[in-house]
Amino acid sequence: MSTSRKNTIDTLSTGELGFLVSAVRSSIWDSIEAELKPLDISPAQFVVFNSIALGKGRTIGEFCRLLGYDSGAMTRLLDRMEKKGLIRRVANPEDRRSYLIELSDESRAMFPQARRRVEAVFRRLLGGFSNVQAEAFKRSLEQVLANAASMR
Amino acid sequence: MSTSRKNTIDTLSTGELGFLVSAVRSSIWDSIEAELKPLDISPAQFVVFNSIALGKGRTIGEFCRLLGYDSGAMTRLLDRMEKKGLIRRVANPEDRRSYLIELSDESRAMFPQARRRVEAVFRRLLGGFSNVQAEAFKRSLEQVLANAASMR
DNA sequence: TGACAGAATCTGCCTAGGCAGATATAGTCT
DNA sequence: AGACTATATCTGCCTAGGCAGATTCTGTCA
Repeated sequence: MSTSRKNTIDTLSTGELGFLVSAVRSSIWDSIEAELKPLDISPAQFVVFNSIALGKGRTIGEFCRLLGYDSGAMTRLLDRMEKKGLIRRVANPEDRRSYLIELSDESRAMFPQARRRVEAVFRRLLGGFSNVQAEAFKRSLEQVLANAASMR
Repeated sequence: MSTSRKNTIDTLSTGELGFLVSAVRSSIWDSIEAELKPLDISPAQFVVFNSIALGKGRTIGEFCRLLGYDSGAMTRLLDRMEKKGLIRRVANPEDRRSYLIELSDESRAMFPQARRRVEAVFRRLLGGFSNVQAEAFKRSLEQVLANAASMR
């Protein structure tokens, strides 16, 4: 007993966890980018696109809060999407300071395809995971998030 | 049996995995940033600092490859560290195109403290993990990476 | 030696996001 | 209504990283 081999928590604590998580994040991002390239949609744009299409948020401020974006960044992200014709800003009758964000007819028609592509990417990224492993993975990620939140 | 509840793989595939991983990455980053603020070192700078101090890489190009950085970005990251006195560029006698990167005496003396702080952050982020859970978590991250690599 | 492909670093340019401040509108309280 | 605070969005400025091209040096091969 009592070998010199470090346990996994020690290993991950040297910075390996940060490295792994960063690498996973950019792998996910790159995979989605490649998959959506034919549709001319960036990963960031898809996240908003998805949110709008699913009715999760209607105004710019809501998307900022839901997606953890700065309001200036969101303004410009939507500018780019609007220029491409993916979305439009519509006056909000309930609050003249804000806009309601709507999909264009074309982008609404395109959404299912984009969505299927993204789901396919995640399924491939989760290849080899049993449902039990996926559940444990999800809980681990949530646990780290909760620990970080409690540090603040 | 056969309820309408989706399994975890389905849930994660809707984009939840990307969201979680991004959130975890920025939580880690923010925690390290806060912890190293008193030492005036950014998370990105620490990653290089750590690499140099542990002898993992000696030239700019090696750090680029090890850390997945663009060479222009690394040049400027090192510029900032050099301006702060953390590192210096020394002529490489074996290859006059490149520099050897060395820690200054002050930063070498400061390294253990920075390192301890970062390790403490990761230990807190992994609070509540058994070693077995940590091992499974690490393997899941590596599995996703491997899956992404095999898609290219 | 001379030509030349390849590598190491740096620089300029571009994109994207964060932050701070500006503007317009809402909501509240008197 | 008037004053005041809060909120929604936008704009300007800054930082940081990616990419492409320039420069300098290395290694190879004729």
